[in-house]
Amino acid sequence: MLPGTQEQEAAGRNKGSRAAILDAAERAFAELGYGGASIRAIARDAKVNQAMVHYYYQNKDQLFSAVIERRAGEINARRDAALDQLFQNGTPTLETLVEALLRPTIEIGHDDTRGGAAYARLIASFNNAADERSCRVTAENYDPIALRSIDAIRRVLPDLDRAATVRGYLFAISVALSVMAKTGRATRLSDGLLDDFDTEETVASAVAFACAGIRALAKTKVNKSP
Amino acid sequence: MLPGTQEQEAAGRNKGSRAAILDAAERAFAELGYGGASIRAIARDAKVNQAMVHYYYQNKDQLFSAVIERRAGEINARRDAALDQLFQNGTPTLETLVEALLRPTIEIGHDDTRGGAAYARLIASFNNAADERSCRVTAENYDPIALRSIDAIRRVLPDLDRAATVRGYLFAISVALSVMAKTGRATRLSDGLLDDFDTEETVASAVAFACAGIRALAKTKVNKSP
DNA sequence: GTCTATAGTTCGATAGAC
DNA sequence: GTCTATCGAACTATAGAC
Repeated sequence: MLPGTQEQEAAGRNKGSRAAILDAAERAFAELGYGGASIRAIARDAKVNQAMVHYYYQNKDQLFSAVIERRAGEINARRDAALDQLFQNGTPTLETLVEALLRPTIEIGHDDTRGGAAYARLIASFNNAADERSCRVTAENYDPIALRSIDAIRRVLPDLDRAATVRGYLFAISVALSVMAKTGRATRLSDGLLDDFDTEETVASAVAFACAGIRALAKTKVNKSP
Repeated sequence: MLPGTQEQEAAGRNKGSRAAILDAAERAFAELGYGGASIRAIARDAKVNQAMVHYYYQNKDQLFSAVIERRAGEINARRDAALDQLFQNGTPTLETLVEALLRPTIEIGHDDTRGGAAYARLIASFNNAADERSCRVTAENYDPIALRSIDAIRRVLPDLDRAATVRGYLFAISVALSVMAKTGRATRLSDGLLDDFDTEETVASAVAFACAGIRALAKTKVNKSP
């Protein structure tokens, strides 16, 4: 009976260790990449014995998946709730919808009190990665909410065909991810005029940019060449 | 006298080995990340002795830098030439300018005859990375052309203040990078309506999206909150 | 659940012959 | 420039005592 594949242990006695391992792994994967992170260093950082990491998460690959699943669950729950609420009172504007999709993503990345910044760096770097593990994890954790979001955009903008909506959604997400990982580049290139840590400005800019971009795709051919 | 820090050796006899190492390293870093790639495997793939990698590039970090510099030099040369030409005959449209900036990036990623696809995956994944090495390499290789591009956008759209232009440029680049690494996600989410490998469609979509987004930033406050 | 100990690999880097 | 040989360190994962 392996705890990693079962529901949480009854009393929740060692929830601290499990979570501490995930926190440390999140930081390590974000900072060093999958290959650069080591279970030894993660265990040391989490202040648990190295063997405990294998006891809870079996191996490095499953530990990585667990790190992603925890945060993706939270982001997707917030997005789902926002979508449900938005369409209760008729059809929202594109701006309202896109903000509902992007804000949870950006906010988690900017909320360092719960360690979200490390996850932000992590997801921002593996979103565009093409290796097998990154693609698998993205598909498993983010494809369902992506499809639901794409449907929602189509209901708001019926003129957009399905192909253009998918492109628009993927572009919007990549815009949001670019402000999620606070690399300091915006501040550097703007001589301090911009602030990577200003959540409200980054959300407003990303939403404005993405909405205009999505609308523009209606006028462009977005389809396979023959 | 270390060959890695000097100009190419006179006769160019072993240019094959040097380039083969870079090609193999590019593939390895793209596929496995910096930490996951190993010099041993790179040497094997390049069909050279492991010690030769150290002889030419000293260590893993400098090998990584060399991989980026080679491609960045090519992309930036094409972008520079395009910028020079564009402004020779007055002021271009925003669409022309943005296409000149994004097309070299996207095309190199789609041109697999010269191994550009591996570099595409590599740059797409480390662009948003916040670790020290990624930031250093990005700043060294891409900040100069970024500043020049930002100035060019401002000349085309004088209404845009500097902060908004920097945001717009960074968003546009992240849009381009999202279609550079062909992860197959667009095809999957669109049930085959979209094709990650269709260079002309991806360029047209990215340019249309980015131009509309940049223009929209003129109407939004893009500045640090007080 | 927690720990020690260790098997079995693989790694980056260098020394030194040719 | 090219190669062999190797050092020293780090790694994942497991076995087994408590």
